[in-house]
Amino acid sequence: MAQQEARQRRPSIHDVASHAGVSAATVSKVLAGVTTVKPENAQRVLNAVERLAYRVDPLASDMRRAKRRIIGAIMPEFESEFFGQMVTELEGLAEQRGYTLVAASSRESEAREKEILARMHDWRVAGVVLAPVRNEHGPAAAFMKANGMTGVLIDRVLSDDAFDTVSADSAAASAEVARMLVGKGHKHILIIGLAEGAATVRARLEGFRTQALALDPSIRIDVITSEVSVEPLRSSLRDYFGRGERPTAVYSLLLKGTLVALSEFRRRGWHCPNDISLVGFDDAEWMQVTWPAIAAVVQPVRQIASEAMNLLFRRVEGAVGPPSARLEPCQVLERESVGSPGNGPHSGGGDRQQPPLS
Amino acid sequence: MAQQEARQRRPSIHDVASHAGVSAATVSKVLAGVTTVKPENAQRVLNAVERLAYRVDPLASDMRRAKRRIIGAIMPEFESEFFGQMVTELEGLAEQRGYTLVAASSRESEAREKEILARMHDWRVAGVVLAPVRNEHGPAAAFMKANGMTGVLIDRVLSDDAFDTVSADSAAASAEVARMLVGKGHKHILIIGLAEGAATVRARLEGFRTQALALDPSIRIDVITSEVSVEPLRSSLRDYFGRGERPTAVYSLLLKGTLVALSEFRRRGWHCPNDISLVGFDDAEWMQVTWPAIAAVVQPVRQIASEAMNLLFRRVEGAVGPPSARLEPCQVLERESVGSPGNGPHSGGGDRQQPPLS
DNA sequence: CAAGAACGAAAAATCGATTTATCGATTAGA
DNA sequence: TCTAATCGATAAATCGATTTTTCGTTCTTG
Repeated sequence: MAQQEARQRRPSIHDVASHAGVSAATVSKVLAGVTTVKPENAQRVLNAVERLAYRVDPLASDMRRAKRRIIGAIMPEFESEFFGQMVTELEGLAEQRGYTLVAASSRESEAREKEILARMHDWRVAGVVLAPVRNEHGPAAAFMKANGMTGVLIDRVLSDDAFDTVSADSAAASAEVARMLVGKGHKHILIIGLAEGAATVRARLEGFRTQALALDPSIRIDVITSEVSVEPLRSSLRDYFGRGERPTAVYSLLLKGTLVALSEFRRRGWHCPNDISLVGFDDAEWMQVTWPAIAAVVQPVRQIASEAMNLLFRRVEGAVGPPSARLEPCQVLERESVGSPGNGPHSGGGDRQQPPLS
Repeated sequence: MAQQEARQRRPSIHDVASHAGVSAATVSKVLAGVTTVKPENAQRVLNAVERLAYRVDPLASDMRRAKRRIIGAIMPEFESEFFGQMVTELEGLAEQRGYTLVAASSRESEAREKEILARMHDWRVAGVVLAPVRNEHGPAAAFMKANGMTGVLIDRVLSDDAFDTVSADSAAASAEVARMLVGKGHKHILIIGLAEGAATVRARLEGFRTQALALDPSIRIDVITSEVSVEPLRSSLRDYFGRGERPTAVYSLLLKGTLVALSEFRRRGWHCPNDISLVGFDDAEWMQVTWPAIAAVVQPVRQIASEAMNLLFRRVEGAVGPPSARLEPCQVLERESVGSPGNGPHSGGGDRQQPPLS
């Protein structure tokens, strides 16, 4: 009976101590690598650890520290490749340093974002990687500030007066997209986006506009945005085309917009790039297998994750000084969805007529 | 100075106790909803909690329980829509019950899977939702068994002698795909898949084969699988078509296979459904905006997640009895990528010729 | 050779809660 | 009126580690 219980209960540090014939404090020191332990005793501890298959309980171990070896990660969603990769990267990086990553999805809600943050504060996490729903001025960042939490803001941020920030260099990437499209002769371009309140989306917009106008002041740039959800954007786009607007290229500032644009093209029977060109911010695996392959801006997920974790741990270890605002360079992939305007007839003839062998 | 420290340090249960003029035990009882506390004292505790903005430290709170209010979730990856949604659902479900979900990615490695599990065991999680890399017979499930952990296996599993399992009804869905394809007159069908060792992939294969042969014994079914990674599958497929094989439809048993098939079609200039039909297991958002839209089997993510959590918490609360093996029904979406064989010419004419307005 | 420094390890305090044992006061019963 | 039962609350033990304090020994050193 007692045997069974003993088999169920995991060995504690005291079990190791008594097996090794030393005190719990000594065991703790050996495991922590403190050198003031006699080699002989250290060996006995190690043997006991081995024999009992003892492992430190991270929960109990964290009890006595102010900063626990837990890192919180808050993403707007888990469903997209971008944030999925981001969590994977962050998890690996935290693990490397002996920390546990607790990831949570704010589901695109600022209210939920703040609740999650409060819960992470309850856990007394050592630090937080926050990808805010909107931008760095939301209630979540305010909460972190008010409670003296250490953290890094990523993705939908530009800079902050309290936290380090890391994001893709949206403006530079958008300028490159502008060079690409203007270079191919486009003179009427539509930009679609969501949540213009997000600083990064605005940066993407301005980065494009500035570069495009610099290259060709006569260029016409239309902008359609929707503040909240995808559906208004969809109907705005439908209306826009419905009243006869015919831009020769569309630049979507985010993935959902790319999907909306594609489905609208479908509805109208338009093909890329003959009828219209398309470039989207954010790449996805499927974009290179569809026909045509969709041109996209690739965000440097690994660099963002790694830089964010570096900055975070620097702060966790007590670094002071003004917050830094990092921008990581993107890569623009020019694929088949981009062509020159008027290259193909606006009606008739499928994309089939181009040699597809790649 | 002391003031500042006090402002930094979060209030503990003792701070609340002294503010309310009662003992810590009483505070604990009030917060736990024990009724043997005088209403007057309960009110004073509640007031103190309010004034100090006190919140229970979940870490300390969990110290004294054998099963902590933490649920572990292990997924093969976070990058796909399926597992992204799964984690989101599981997180919400755990949260509803006052538990914290700690998710980890095994990155399609059984070794890593076991390591993660060992770490979760260190945390003494109350339960684990494991989506194994291969199947229910891997080292991870064995570890759980050996250490008496409670858990539920999902997705790439059929049934187990120790744990409850929940997965999509792959066989039934595949049979429905078979009915669809055979019903449209296909007599030569190629099935592509990965990791045939995974029980579910085999179930998908057999579910399809059985139904297809029952409907038309003369049907020809070719199968191409690759044990490990995607690349061998890609080259096998290339060889297969290269030596002149011309099935009229392809059924991919998993998402990665669908992508491989599409890119191979691209390379050869084939269009769906005129040149070849395509159906894939696993749906994705992009599949309805591409041209053609890709027919797919939709897995019931929410039902799987919810059923898994129900079963898990039943076990956490001590339920005994033989493990159950649940299969949740899928939905088959017939989209444009599926047509009748010979419907369009095998060479010439794009999919453009079909009215796309949907 | 005695006082002090250095060393190694054990004892005890600590982290922040929960739970059990204990205790005093009030009420009930004989 | 005295003992027993009940009620409410406190003190103390507990969870499993870490860290500080204390305490013998041994080694220096004047």
